[in-house]
This record gives sequence, structure tokens and C-alpha cells, in this order.
Amino acid sequence: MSVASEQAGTNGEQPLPTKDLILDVAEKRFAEHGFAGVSVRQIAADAGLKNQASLYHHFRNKQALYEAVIQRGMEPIIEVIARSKTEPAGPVIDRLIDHLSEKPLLPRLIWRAGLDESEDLRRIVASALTPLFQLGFDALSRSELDWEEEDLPHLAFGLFQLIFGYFAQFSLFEPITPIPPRSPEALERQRRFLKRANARLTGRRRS
Amino acid sequence: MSVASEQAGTNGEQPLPTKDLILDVAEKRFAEHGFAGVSVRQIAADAGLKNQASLYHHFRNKQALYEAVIQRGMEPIIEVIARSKTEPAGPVIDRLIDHLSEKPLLPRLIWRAGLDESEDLRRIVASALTPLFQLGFDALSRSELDWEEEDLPHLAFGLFQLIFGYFAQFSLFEPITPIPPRSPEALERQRRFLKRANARLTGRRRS
Amino acid sequence: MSVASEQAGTNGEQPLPTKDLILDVAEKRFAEHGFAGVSVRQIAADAGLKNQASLYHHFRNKQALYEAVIQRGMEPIIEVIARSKTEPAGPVIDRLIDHLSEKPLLPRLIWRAGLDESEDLRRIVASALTPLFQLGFDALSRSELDWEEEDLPHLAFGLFQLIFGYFAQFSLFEPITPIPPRSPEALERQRRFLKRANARLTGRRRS
Amino acid sequence: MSVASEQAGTNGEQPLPTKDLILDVAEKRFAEHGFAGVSVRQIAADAGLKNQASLYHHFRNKQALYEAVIQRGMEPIIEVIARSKTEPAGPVIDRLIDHLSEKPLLPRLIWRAGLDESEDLRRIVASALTPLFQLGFDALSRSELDWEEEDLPHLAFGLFQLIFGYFAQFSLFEPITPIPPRSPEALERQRRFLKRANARLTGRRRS
DNA sequence: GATGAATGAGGATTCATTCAT
DNA sequence: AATGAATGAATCCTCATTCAT
Repeated sequence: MSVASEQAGTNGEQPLPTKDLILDVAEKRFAEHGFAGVSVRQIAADAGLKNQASLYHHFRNKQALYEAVIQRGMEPIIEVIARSKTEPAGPVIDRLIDHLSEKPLLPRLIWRAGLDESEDLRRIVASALTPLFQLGFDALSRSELDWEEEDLPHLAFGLFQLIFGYFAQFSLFEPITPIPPRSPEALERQRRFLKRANARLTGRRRS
Repeated sequence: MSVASEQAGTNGEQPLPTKDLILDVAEKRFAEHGFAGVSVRQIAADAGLKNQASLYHHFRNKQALYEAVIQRGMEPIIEVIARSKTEPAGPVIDRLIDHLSEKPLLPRLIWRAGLDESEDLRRIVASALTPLFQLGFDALSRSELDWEEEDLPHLAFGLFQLIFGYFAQFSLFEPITPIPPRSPEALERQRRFLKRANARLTGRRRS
Repeated sequence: MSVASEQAGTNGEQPLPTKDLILDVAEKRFAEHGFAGVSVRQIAADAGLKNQASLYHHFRNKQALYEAVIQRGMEPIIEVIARSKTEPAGPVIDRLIDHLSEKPLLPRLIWRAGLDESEDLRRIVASALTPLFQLGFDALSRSELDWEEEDLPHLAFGLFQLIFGYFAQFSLFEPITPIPPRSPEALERQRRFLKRANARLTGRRRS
Repeated sequence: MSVASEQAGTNGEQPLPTKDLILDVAEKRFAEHGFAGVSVRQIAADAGLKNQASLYHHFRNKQALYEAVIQRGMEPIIEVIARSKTEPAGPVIDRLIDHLSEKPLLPRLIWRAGLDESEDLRRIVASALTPLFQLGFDALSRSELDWEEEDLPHLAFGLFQLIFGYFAQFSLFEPITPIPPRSPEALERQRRFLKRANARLTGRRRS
């Protein structure tokens, strides 16, 4: 069943504008199968369009659609972080986890884009990620760490890997955990783990 | 230029058997562009085959080739870890980094496969990764950590993310580091970072 | 030369819709060479399409096209028989021969499909033929024959073989007849033969 | 399982020479799916050959194999008829039915070949069928029929259709008969039907 | 007699995209 | 804003056949 009809059923509100509908289903597909693994036909069908041509009314081409998906996905993340300029890491991580576990497609999208050799696509993600790293940097710099200056990028990138990696690749986690990695309980554990890991990695060591 | 001719030129040794040649170029392509992003035609051409049909003499189909690539790639990694059963983490990490920086395609292959929704592909990777996690588990269990039992899978998976993530996604790292992430110097920094991170994450805390 | 241009040339009427055009040329090809013996490319070219892809706009795949061809071909035959519910056999045979000699592709199509081991294809033909046999049955049952009840299916099938077989396999007939089996004269003889054969097979015997 | 191993298992006798083995499996495949519907690879595999190339040691090419299959298949039929030069039709029909129901692939092979557009293939069958028709002719001519001279080819061809058609296309017969068309019982009925039909078609009419 | 390897041609089908309506 | 039709290029894969071993 197409997402279009599905959505029409679930809520009585006016249906999403076609463009957003397309973005939604495209986000899902791209996150699952990557840019090359999804066909425009598939997306159009999922969006309830009877014809692929209709999609081109909203997006110049497949790549433009992909870019739009990523752009739209990155925004709230950046916002989450931006809102927590001066906060300590704990609550920020909490909020990030909240967001990522509600929008589980996003980390995979970013992960994939980071792997893509295509200059263009990578650039989009990179530019979207830069502010995120900047915020991380600032936070790390404010706290007096006993890491050397030159280690900070590695540390920031490592934290990024830890936080996003779980959500992006939980399928690899599945075989080694007793409980489903996306269950509320597992998420709670991961949340706790991340906080402790963060504390250990960024914390001041004993004098 | 095809890899075949390239290799024939560079070393005077007898050329690789066709099958290995195909595996080599396939590994490269799959790591770069993912399963869906590579065409059999492309791989065959890279391998110096005049025709795609020849490839099918060695591999039943594209997926079988992909599986073979991953299987072959995972083996040395598992070996690296297996050889260091009772060693402390430091040297193992060192050796892993050595291997990963020499075979930079591998982490990306694994990363990609972990993202794939395709049951089959993911299963392959998962089964290849399980022994790796097992080894990590054993190591973590031997050392008396002040993590709780239930945190151990998350910790093991986190370390995996930290170690492999850098190599898999260094392109995302590029915009935030002053030196190229694959330069020897950057690798040295990452090596040092990982050791310290490992020490902090798995080390005993002060009483 | 493509049928498309051919037709455009011969009559000034508006050209057939593409779909029907495809059906026409496919009917011809399938009848001549069988399902496996015809390529979609060939059919598309014959239909004047510049590309095979266009064909897939009208038919889901090769088999769907084949099914459509058979379905379309069976209809008039069934109609011919249906219209002659209560008539004696003679005129019906006449009309059948008229139709079959005007549409000589059809018997071969049916013949071929009856030979195919492919479950699907055979089912299509079988289901299309059933009403035809039913009509034959009814006719045979009405006349008081001195065949036993259990012989009737064999008799009906035999008549079917006699009538359709000539048109389907006249090429086998060629070496043993002095005149070309599709010449009007030969058709006339076959018509006469069939009527007499029918009379002898279904007729009441002398007391 | 390949026919090769199968046969090795069933009887302790020395296995068929490869060439005959190939002919056997080819006969089966060609009868089922026609010339175009069978691949050399398939036949080679069925014959237990590990490689298609081996087949070319025995037959110049696919068509030569097909011709050999048909030639080999026609021989015993012609023999059956030849042995009964002066006999009445009844026993001959019996013997034909016996042969055809033991070798059910043959009628289908012939039926298919009769449909083939390929000049070469059809010629083979036609030339193999000619003596059969000749025998039929002779028989018909000996008996004083009240058919006209010019009807005789049509009559002979009709009898051919009746006899072979049942075996070639029993799958079309399936939906309209209460018992499986290849069951001994159905064969018995068909045998009886054919004899009666033959009697009626070729018998002298009332004076 | 048999086989592993290779290959050019072609198999069906899907790709992203365009255009007229 | 949407759609039916069309299309060139590409997809994976199989075809029959050959050759050296």
C-alpha cells in the first residue's frame, strides 16, 4: 500500500502536500538502500503517484531529491545542538538520543552519505555536519580536558561515531545483544552508556 | 586503465589468477560505491575481462561475488584478533590500525554492509563480525571493569564504532581536521587517540 | 520493415493504438516461433517502437504480453461457437474454417501453448479452450450418438484435433499433398473432408 | 539430480555411452520446451557433464543435436508401421498407441517440429514423416473406400492428427476429462475410440 | 573424452528522464 | 499538478560456441 493512502487513512487532517510526501518516502528508501539502491519509480509509487513523471514536477532530478532529503533531515539535528550552546554534555546527548530514536532513518542517511564517493553528495553532508562538529568543538574547548589540542578533532569525531553509530548500524549490533537494539530498554542502556562514555572520555582525570 | 594491465606492468611476478583479480577490483568498487552502485560490467572491465560473461564463470552472480569479497576481507581481521587472545588491548588496537590503514577498503565494506537492509548481505557481515565481537567480549570480561554486565555489549559495540568508524568515514572527518585524515601523521594521532580512549573506557577508575 | 510503417503506408486510416499494434506483431511472432523463440526486442522493433522499453509501458513483461495475445485470439473463436448454440455441426465447422483460414496464426498459437510445459501458459490456454469444449460437448450430447458416455470427451478432443490440426500444422501436410495446403482449393477440400469426417464420426449408424 | 547419476543408481548395468545419455536428456528437454526453450547448458547439466564443452565433442552444435534426437525418435515409429505392411488398421493402431504411450516424448517432439518455422528442422521431420504417410496411403488405397482420390491425403493427415494429437497435447485434454489422460484407463479409452473412429472414417458405408 | 576458461552477442527488464497533454 | 507515452542507456545475466589443456 502506498504511503499516500496509508496516511490518508490514519489521520483525518488534510494530507501532506505531495512534495513533503515524496520527501518522506524518499527519506525512508534512501536510508534503507542508499542513493543507488532506490529507483525513482519506487519512490513515486510509494508516494502514491501514478507516474514517475509527476515527481519531476517537484524535484529537478533524483539527485536534487536526495539533497533535499538530507538537507531537511539535518536541520532539526543542528537545531537540537544549537539550542544547547552552553549546556553540559549530558542533557545534549539525551536530547540527541531522543531525536535520533524518534527519527531512526536520519543516522543511516548521514552514515551512507559519509560513505559515498560522490563529491556532491558528500559535500552536502559535510557542510551540514560542520556546524555540528563546531558545537562539539566549542564544548570540548570550554571544558578543560587533559587531551592535547591536536587530539580534539579525533575526540569530537569519535563522540560523533559513538552517538550516531549506534542508531545507524544497530543491525550489526543485533546479533550480540540479548535484547532488540531498538527496544526502549536497549535505548535506555545505550543512553546510559553514552553518558558514562562521554564522562570518561571528556572528564578531567584525577590529579 | 584496467587493473589487470596495471598489475602486469608494475611487478614482473606471474599475474593473479583471474578469480582473485576480480575479487580485488570488486572489493575496491564495492567499498567505494556499495553493492547497488557498482555494475558487473564495471568490475569485469576493471579486471581486464573482455566480457562480463567471463565473470560469471567464477561467481554465480553479483551477490555471490559480493559475499566472496566480504568473506575474504573479514578473514584477516578475525585472524588479527584471534592471534591476540590474551594480550592487553593496546597492541591489539595497534595491529588493527595497522591492518585497517593498509587495507582501507575493508572498513567501508563492513560499514556499508551493516547499513544494507538486504537480509542476506547483512547476515554475511553479521556472521563474520560475531567472532570479532566475541573476542572483544572475552577481553572485556577478563579485565575487571567497573561497567555493569549489561553494559558490556554496548561498550564492545562502541569500541568497534570508534576503531572502524574512523577508517570507514574519514571523508566526513576531512572538513574538521587540519591534516588529511589518511596521512601517516593523522593515522598516528588516531592511533594515540584510540589507545587513550580505550584506556579511559575500559580502565579501572580510581578507587 | 516494421509493421508500423507498413500499416501507415497501406491504409490512410488512423494508425492502431500502440498496444494493439504490439499485440498484432507479437501474435505473428509467437505463432511462428513460440514463446521462447521470440525476443521482446524483435517484437518491439516490428511494432515500430524505437526501444524495447516502450513495450513495457503496455505489458508488464513478456509473459503478460503472451497471455494477452492468446486471450485476444481465443475470444472470436469462442464467440463463433457460442453463436451457434443449437445449430447442426455442418455450418459451425464451416464458420470455424472460415475464421481459421482468415486468422491462420491462431491455431498455431493454441497448438504451441498446448505443448508448453510451463504451467502458467498452459493454464491460460486451457481456460480459454474449456468453453469451446463445453460447446462441443453440448452439441454432441444433444445428438443421439451411438458413442458411450465416457467416449464423448475423446470424441470432442478428436474433433478439435481434426479441425485445428490442419491449420496448425499444414507444413507437415505439405509434402504429401499435390496442392499447397493453404490454397483456396486445398481449403475447400479440407472443408469437405471435415464435414464428411464429422458426419461419419458423429452420425447415427445404420440400424 | 542429473540423469547420469540417476541412471547409474537404478541399474547395475554399464552406463549408457555419454552420447546416448545426451540424446536421452535432450529428447526430454526438447519435447518439453522446444528447440528455443532449451539451453545447451541445461542439457549438458542433465547429462551429468560438468561442462557444456563436453557436449560439443559429440554433436557439432545445438541444431545437430536436435536433428539427431528427432532422427533417433522417428526410427522406431517408422519401423512399427513398416512391419505391418499388409495388416488391417486395427492392430497397427494398437501397436502405435503402445509405442506412443511408452515413449510419450516422441509425439510432442514431432508436433513441435511441425510447428517450427525453421526450414531445416521442419525438413527433417517432414522427411521422417513421409514414409509414415506413405504407409498410410498404401493402406487406405488397398481398402476400397468411398472417399474420392483427392480426399485421401486429407484423410491420412486427419488420422495422423487423431493418433498423435492425443499424446502430444494431452495437457489440453486434461481439463475436460474426468480421469488423467495418461492413466492406463484413459489410454484404453483412447485406444478404443481411435479404433472406432478409424473404422468409421475408413470403413465402407452401407451399400 | 572431458573440462576450465573465455567471449561476443543477445536475453529480459529497469534506469532516469522528457514531452505533450 | 499530474499523467500516459516514449526513449536511450544501462541493468544483470544467459546464450551458443571455441580453445587450450
